[in-house]
Amino acid sequence: MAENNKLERYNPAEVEKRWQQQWDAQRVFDVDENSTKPKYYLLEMFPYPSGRLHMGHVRNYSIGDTLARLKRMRGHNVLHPMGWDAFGMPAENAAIANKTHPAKWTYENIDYMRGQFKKMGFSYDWRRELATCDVSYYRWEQLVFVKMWGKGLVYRKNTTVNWCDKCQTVLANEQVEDGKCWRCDSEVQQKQMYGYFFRITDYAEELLEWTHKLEGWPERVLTMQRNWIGKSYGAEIDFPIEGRDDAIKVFTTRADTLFGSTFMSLAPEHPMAIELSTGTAQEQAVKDFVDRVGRQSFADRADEKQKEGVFTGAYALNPVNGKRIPIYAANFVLMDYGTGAVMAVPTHDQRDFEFARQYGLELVEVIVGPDGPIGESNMTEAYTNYGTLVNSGRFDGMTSDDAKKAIPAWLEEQGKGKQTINYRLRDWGISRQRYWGAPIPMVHCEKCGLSPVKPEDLPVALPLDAELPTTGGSPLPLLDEWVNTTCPVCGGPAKRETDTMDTFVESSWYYARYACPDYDQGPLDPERTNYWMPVDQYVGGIEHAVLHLLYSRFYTKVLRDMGMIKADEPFQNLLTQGMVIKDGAKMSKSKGNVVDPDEMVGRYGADTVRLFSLFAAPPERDLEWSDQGVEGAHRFLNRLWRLGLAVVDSAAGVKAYESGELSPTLDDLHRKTHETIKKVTEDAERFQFNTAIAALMELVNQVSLVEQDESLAGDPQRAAVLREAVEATVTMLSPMAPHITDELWNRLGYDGLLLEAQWPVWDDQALAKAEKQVVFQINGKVRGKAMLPADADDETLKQTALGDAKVAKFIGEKPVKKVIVVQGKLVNIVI
RNA sequence: GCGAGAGUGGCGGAAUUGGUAGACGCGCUGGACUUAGGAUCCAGUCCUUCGGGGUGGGGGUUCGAGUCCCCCCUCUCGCACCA
Repeated sequence: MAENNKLERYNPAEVEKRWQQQWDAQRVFDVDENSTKPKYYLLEMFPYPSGRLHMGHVRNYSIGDTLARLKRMRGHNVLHPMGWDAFGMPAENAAIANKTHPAKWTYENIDYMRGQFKKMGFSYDWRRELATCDVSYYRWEQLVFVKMWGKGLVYRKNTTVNWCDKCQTVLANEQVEDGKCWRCDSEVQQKQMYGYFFRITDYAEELLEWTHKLEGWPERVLTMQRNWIGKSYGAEIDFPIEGRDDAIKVFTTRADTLFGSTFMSLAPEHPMAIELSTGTAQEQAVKDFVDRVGRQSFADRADEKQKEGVFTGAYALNPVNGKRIPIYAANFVLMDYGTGAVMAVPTHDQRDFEFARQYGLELVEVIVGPDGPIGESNMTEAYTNYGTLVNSGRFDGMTSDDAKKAIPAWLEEQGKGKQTINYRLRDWGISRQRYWGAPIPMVHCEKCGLSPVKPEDLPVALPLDAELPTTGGSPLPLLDEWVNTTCPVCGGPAKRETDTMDTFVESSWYYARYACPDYDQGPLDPERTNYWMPVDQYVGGIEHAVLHLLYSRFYTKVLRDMGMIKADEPFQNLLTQGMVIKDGAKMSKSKGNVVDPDEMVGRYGADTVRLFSLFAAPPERDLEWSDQGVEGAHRFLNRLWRLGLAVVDSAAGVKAYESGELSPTLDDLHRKTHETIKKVTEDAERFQFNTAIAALMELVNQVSLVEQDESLAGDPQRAAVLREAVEATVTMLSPMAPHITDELWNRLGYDGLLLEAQWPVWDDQALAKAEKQVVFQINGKVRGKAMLPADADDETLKQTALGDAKVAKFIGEKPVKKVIVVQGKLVNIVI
């Protein structure tokens, strides 16, 4: 339709601001538990308040917000909260660099980012906002810590830990990636230190079991967690040490090869390595070796392809045949796994084979495959397959499978070993030698030792008047006034623990606290928590597959076992969204390919940015940022705006189409409207926002054609059908682009907000077509098409196909062998 | 090495149970309107010798394969001396 009078231009800045104020004023995002609707808890991983949002955040939260709004429109009582993962290193670094305080820096960032969230139009219940650095939050974490101490779920030990020198702190195993610090990427070293540990290994079995029940999680994440937990079935076997009363315990998954064990290998950190060599000629050699290997970083040691070791001077006795075997310390044995000692079977383990060849150690073949014995001297590599036992005394002739049970059972009768299960998972080291974290509520007393702070004396508030040393360390040990306290047991002088907790502890339970952020009687208000938990849909990055997502699962189970929560698992369904990339690489300052959300929102408005980030790729996949693609999304909204206003104009006072005869063009649009409702509804349920948006674009394209069709000028149903189409479009687009749609909805004559409107329902009758296109194939290739009545029977379809001119041309003189008819779709003629 | 996932136009990506490959968008080409347009609207846009041929390569199942099966190649991610 010609634009005779100037239509008002789409001005996102003005429209978006106005509607954000409306939503705020009407408090439409507030929710409580008093609802008859089914509850739905939608949560996105909360951000670290780094300063400003990046595109990855925008994508994550746009996906989440679309789901939250959609679920609400579809009749759920939706909890959708936001908060801040506010403790952590960057605040300390920034504070030193800017000569400010981490608290000031953090809270200023929070204020700025909250503003950015509001400008995006995200539907958060801001009454529930929390920041983990608030005492009102971490005080409850300290209480849980003290209770965990009471239950033996926390302990302190002196052990080898991962140390990041740049961050000046210890890291958990999960926080070391490829031998490097997960935050700053610098090489991680091994260091002997005291630290607190959460006994996550107590829950290894349950954590593993539930990975088979979390049907709403991506298989990828579950597999990663299973591998991380690393359950393996095997045996623990005691090897007595020659000339001593004690024994060295080994773990093996191949007890069937026990008779072939001709030496033993210890991890360099194994306490026996030094002890056994003391006083022997090997003493100095072992010390040198342990010292040298021990100083190598994780990564360096893993890179070491060369098997290397040193004889300790001592011998062990193979418990099954009394064979005297030398004990070595070896660089490839991990103290972390099993018992730190390995029964070496060079014939059937490749590492042991290489080691044996290097040091001239004995080989005894005890497993024979279908091709018969290889012969020790012929072996060029270890035979690691299962087979039949030989040279194994009473077990000769047994299969590996049977022997793996029979040998440990036999050992157990004699008290020399047993079948066992080993996990790769280690306890979670939560001590951080940092300032900006929740203080660990423990006290050191010279008389009484280590005691937890009494619950009634909590919280142990982090002193905020600290000045950060420029060296990068924690100021806490220097704060005498804070450190000096009294012993909770004897009342005498004592010192506070100066380690703080890993920030992953805070993020391990924030989701539950959102149910009751104001509760002051304990960590969680049982009633509200159990109403909302578990989270129905969690949305976040894959990078937390074994960090946050494993810790949270553990912590939920701990809280459950303390009676604080009923849920077994925190997150029912998990959506892991892909990264935002530009020019083929993840956006980063160093690559110079960063797109700033503020700038984009300033230029195009939040609706455009949201729409593009949903349209450009399905959620789980990486999204390639494209400035031209953003333009495209913006064009679409402009188009919708113009058509919307045109319909507002021409269909004022007209109701959306309900019934009555329609001319063919209008009937097509009416049908398209209902097809689109069906498609968008189904796609959105499956999180396929990209195709949902594509469907809406198609509908808008068709509206545009009808709107311009002058032959319909006098059609009495024109306005009603156009209104129906535009209303459906606006309603269904509103979860993705909430501002422009509320504005158009309002101009279409509705007072309320789309968030509170009814999601459209498609009419199956409207979908029915009188005629359907049927495809004619010959040998599977399309040779013709025709419009036929939708209810035409198979025989009619067949005859029409055979009668088709093009089809006849292709058949020619050849005999028709077979005809396949698919109702209402195609006819395939085989010749 | 082990495990998981993915290979479709110039690009991002569609194709829900095997049934018209390339929806939608970007880009590009042409046109309309216009003083002008990087606004808007319309048309076209996989290749083609016009017979056909096309979803990383090769084989198979089927009336019919992007989709199912087997082999191979490439890429991404995770784990990586786990005894």
